[in-house]
Amino acid sequence: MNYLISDIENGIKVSGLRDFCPEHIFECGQAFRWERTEEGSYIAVAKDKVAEFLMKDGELYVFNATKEDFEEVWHDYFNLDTDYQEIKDNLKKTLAYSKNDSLKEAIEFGNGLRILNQDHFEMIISFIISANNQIPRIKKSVELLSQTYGDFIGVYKGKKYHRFPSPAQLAYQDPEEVKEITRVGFRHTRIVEAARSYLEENDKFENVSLEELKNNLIALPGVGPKVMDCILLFGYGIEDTFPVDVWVKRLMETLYLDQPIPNKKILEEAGILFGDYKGHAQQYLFYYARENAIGK
DNA sequence: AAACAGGGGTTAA
DNA sequence: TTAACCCCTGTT
Repeated sequence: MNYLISDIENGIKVSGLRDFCPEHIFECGQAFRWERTEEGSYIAVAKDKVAEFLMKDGELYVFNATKEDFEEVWHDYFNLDTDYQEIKDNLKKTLAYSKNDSLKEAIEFGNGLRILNQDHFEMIISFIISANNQIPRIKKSVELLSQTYGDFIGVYKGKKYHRFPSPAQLAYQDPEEVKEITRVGFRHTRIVEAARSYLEENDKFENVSLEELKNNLIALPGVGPKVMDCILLFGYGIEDTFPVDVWVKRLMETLYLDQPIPNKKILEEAGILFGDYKGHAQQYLFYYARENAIGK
């Protein structure tokens, strides 16, 4: 995507962005290291950077960031080389799109939503924490984990920020201590063991075929089908995957199948309905269904 | 004020 | 297939 960066006080202004809405990007359930401010901007952490994002009059204001930060970190984080016009055009050709207006409405509702390109290890640990859990609590645990074990980044607006812990920073912690500090509950041994596996058997998780990656991810403690699909979609950029949580199950039953269906069958149906871009369809629909309490 | 219900994937039985 | 895992929030 072509855009123009100009300097402003304490940051930059990015002009010419298309399909970019911070609210939809952060609130849609794919990321945990962000907070909404009173002004409706979003402060987010990625790698060793903290920045504040505000969309105003079609331009993106990024505070606490330089042009170099944007080009080196945020461009990739937001997947700015991905053309969402093309993705939306492809979704319009699907069976689901012609079946009823739900996908059309979901895309309009979530317009400007982008699937992020987040760190592999951070996604593995974050989505293990997400199991049987809720977003505010997941965010709290991820924050405590970072504060306690991650490298200090700096202070922004009076708050201290830390990187997400590295595999080595997590792998040899006492699980009981992790539990006490981070409020992850019964997931404490899972995250420490997963960190150790990722560290000691790193070649199982990087530069391997998709088939092998899936086998190795699902073998990690705390990683089942849903968590694996989230890691693949939000970390590894696999668009052809379809995480089924309670909301997706409900919306599939309510909007497309008209009856209760086991999860395994939902995956088959999703392939038929949404084709190769099912990850994007899932994200638009999940956000739309959750914000509008569809199926509840 | 204290008790209780609701929410939510994976795992071991 | 089903119960247990844990913590936070909101309601009674």
